[in-house]
Amino acid sequence: MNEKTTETGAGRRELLRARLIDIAQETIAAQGLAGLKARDLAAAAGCAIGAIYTAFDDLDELILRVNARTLARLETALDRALGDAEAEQALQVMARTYLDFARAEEPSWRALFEHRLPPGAAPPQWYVDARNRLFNRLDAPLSRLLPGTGHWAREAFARTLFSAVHGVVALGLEEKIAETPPKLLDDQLEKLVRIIADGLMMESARLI
Amino acid sequence: MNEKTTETGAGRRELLRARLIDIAQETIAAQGLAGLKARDLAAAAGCAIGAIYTAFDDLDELILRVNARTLARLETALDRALGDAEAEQALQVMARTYLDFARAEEPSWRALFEHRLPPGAAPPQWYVDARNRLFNRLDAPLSRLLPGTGHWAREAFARTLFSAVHGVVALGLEEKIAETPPKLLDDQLEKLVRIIADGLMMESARLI
DNA sequence: TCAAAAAATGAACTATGTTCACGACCTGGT
DNA sequence: ACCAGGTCGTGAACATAGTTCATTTTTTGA
Repeated sequence: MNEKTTETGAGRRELLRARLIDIAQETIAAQGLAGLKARDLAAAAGCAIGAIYTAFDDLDELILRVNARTLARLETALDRALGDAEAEQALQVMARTYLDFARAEEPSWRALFEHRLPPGAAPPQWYVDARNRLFNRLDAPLSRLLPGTGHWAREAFARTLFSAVHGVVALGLEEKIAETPPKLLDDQLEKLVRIIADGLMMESARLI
Repeated sequence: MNEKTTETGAGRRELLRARLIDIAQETIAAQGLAGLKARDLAAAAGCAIGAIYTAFDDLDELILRVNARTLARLETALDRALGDAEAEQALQVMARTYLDFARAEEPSWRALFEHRLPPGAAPPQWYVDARNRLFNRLDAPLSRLLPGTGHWAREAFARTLFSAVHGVVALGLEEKIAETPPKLLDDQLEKLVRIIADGLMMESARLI
């Protein structure tokens, strides 16, 4: 009984789904979102084009699955980095980890932001949840830096902070001509976060 | 001599170019980058599909022309806002103007960042220049805020600052589910810039 | 006035996501 | 063991893109 090679039954469909996500993930990691083609995907998975559409509604859903995995890896990287970090260094560590992740997995990371749903389509709940989990990672460190701040305000500012760091990383890695030199980008991000941390301290001091 | 309606000679080609850019600009402003289709464009311009390719190398070139105009409008908005602003408010004014512009011309503004050249292709020099002009707008205000900073450092930080503001605006207007409430986004951007300005003051104070 | 050069034309080509009629296959009941 | 019914996979065909190119039309310059 070689149930390993010739799986049958309800698991068959799930197996195809997993295989397609795996291949799509590799393709996006290697060639970016634009490198993902339905026909190539089918060929690599050894199935017909139409089979993709029995496993997924469309390529968008498949891309969201790949993006969810990328988000999960990013979360893991942030958690690991934050695990062994001083509280006052948490912001620096997070920003730097984000930059490192973007560099290490640039095409996959880019796919998170390049991908657009067709106009009017709402992303599925499971994807929204994955995104929110990422923002929530920033909440704990921020609460140690900003005690006495309400949940609402902290959550909003966590998002703002993430957005600012993301902007610096995104435009810094954009290579429309000459990408920002790595060392310069490192320094600029570190400087920005330091300045923000200083500004936050002043903000707190004013309230005392 | 109705040279107005039936222009002939060397200007004819230039006329078609201008018409196509105008129509593409309107299309992108109304329906975003994804709404720009070669066939619709030709129909609206009253020419054959092939004529587009006698006026431009490809649609990418046309899009870059439209984007250059958007950059120019953004520059104008920044200049006007900075014209009547106190030096110490320059950063706030710029950030707010950028947010207002993005809101007022969201599809056009989005096209600036959504558009991707085919891999390996370098953007033409005239487009690079247009982009750099934008960053240079931030240099003058920054030099008043950070006297004694070298040209290099100021230019680099201007870019970083722009990137941070852009990140907050870009992710704030992203409406993958529920766009950030306008008032909240206003406040968050104002808060971030205030914190950065405070942090910059501390930075300066340390050096004295 | 006309021949050569330039531009415009639009059908055709390529590439891509998606659908669908058909056939193969699995499942459960007998 | 076998069959009926449903599910799944197939790949040709469809829809929609950008782009090309042989042909036709227009413009130019002598």
